Amino acid sequence: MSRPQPLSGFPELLPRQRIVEQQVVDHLRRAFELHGFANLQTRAVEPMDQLLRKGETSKEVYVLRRLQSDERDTSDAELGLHFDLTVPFARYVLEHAGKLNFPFRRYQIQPVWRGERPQGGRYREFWQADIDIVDQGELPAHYEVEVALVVADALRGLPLPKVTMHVNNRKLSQGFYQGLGIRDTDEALRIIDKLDKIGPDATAKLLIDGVDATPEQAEACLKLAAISGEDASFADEVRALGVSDSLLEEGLAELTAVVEAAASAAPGFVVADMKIARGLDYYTGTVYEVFIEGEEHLGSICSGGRYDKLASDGKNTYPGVGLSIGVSRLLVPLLQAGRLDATREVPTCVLVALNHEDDRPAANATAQRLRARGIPVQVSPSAAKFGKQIKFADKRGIPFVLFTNDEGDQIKDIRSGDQATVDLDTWNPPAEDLHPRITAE
RNA sequence: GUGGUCGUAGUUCAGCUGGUAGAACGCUUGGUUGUGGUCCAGGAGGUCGCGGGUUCAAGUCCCGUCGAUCACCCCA
Repeated sequence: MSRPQPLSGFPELLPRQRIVEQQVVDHLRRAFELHGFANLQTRAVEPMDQLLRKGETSKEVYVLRRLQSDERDTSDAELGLHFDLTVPFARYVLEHAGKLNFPFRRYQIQPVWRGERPQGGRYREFWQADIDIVDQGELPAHYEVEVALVVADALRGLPLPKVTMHVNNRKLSQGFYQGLGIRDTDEALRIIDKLDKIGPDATAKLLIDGVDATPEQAEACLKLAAISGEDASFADEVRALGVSDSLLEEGLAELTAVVEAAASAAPGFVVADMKIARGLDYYTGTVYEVFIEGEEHLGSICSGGRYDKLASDGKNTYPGVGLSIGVSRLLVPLLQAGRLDATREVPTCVLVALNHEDDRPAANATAQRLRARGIPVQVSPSAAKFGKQIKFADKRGIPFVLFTNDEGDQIKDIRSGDQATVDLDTWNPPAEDLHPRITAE
């Protein structure tokens, strides 16, 4: 009982890992803003009826309770921590609709909480980076293309393993099932979503038992789910299955648009994949899931879709489309495996060495001269032997140590050992050393 | 919530069929009288997750508990 133990599902990073996370988040933020998304923060808690509407009863919501609350005090009893950023956003849009301009696009990067059993890549507290575009009444389909491209843009340029976005359209699948004569297309979709896990035979059996499909219908559903492709030719394969339905045609057109746009804007990133279904039942059109190549067992590191009825006050509906990047799921496993790291564990670029404790005021002034030009500097903790002061910098990855002696101000690059007299008002570190950088494997 | 595995120094681990704890790395001191990284010599650091039981004796066996981890469920 001496040292506190970690809490499963609540990952905490070391400073050098946090540097990586921070830079990734900065990168995402810049990318979202380049596409015109405004930032938003919503409170951590939502009323339980907001969190649980749409029948999301299976969500493991953390409920808020005051420790000293008395049995009869129910004032906080109806609050829970949000488990994603989409539901709070829908609530926010309804609440502030009068002050927002539509179509409205926003990004949100915040922690969310789910009371599920944690394991690799699954946490009880984790960060999501979420983008959504909502409109009033009708949402043009081109936004379903746009959000995919924004995510492609945001993930590109990060030193990550190859990631691929798998896209489907619920209208396509459900239209197909409907055209086949299957009644409960929602349930059929949920069953198809399990295909990868339980295999085709078990899936067929579930379809026959669960939605009264005939063996032939189940077979057709599996054939559809098997179709995938990086270009519009997937649509021909679907049509070749011989099912005709207007909803199916709508879905085919929309999915084709996404795939074609992505193929030219971000080649190799998007693949049409008819077995993507998404368990969440509020999705109504395009659905997206992004996987890390070779790390598919982690599940999707970014997913979302179009939702037409999530935000509705009865009079007005605000259809939207959005994607959430699971920042923690994306980074924590890679950090723990050492596949991502930072060049140093502190922002400090230069350590000012001390000759004597009495020199501290002068050293502070020296440091301040460099800081004034944007160079992160700290002064040595003590006037220990120079070897120790260099070691202090080395252990933290600080690349430069500044000595002041008879020669003047000298900067030592402790990686190469090179030391040279410099002019403090003009000296600059190489651009790549000014701030810590992310290194991959 | 259900099931499997695991829990020994800061870290990674060893400890055979029970005989009151070890290595490597890290940390620290010195060799190196103010410029580190190599090398050498020393040093510190563990109520073996916690509680109970069996035994002359438990890190080792049994039970419980807590924690971690994997699979299921579900999802970012």
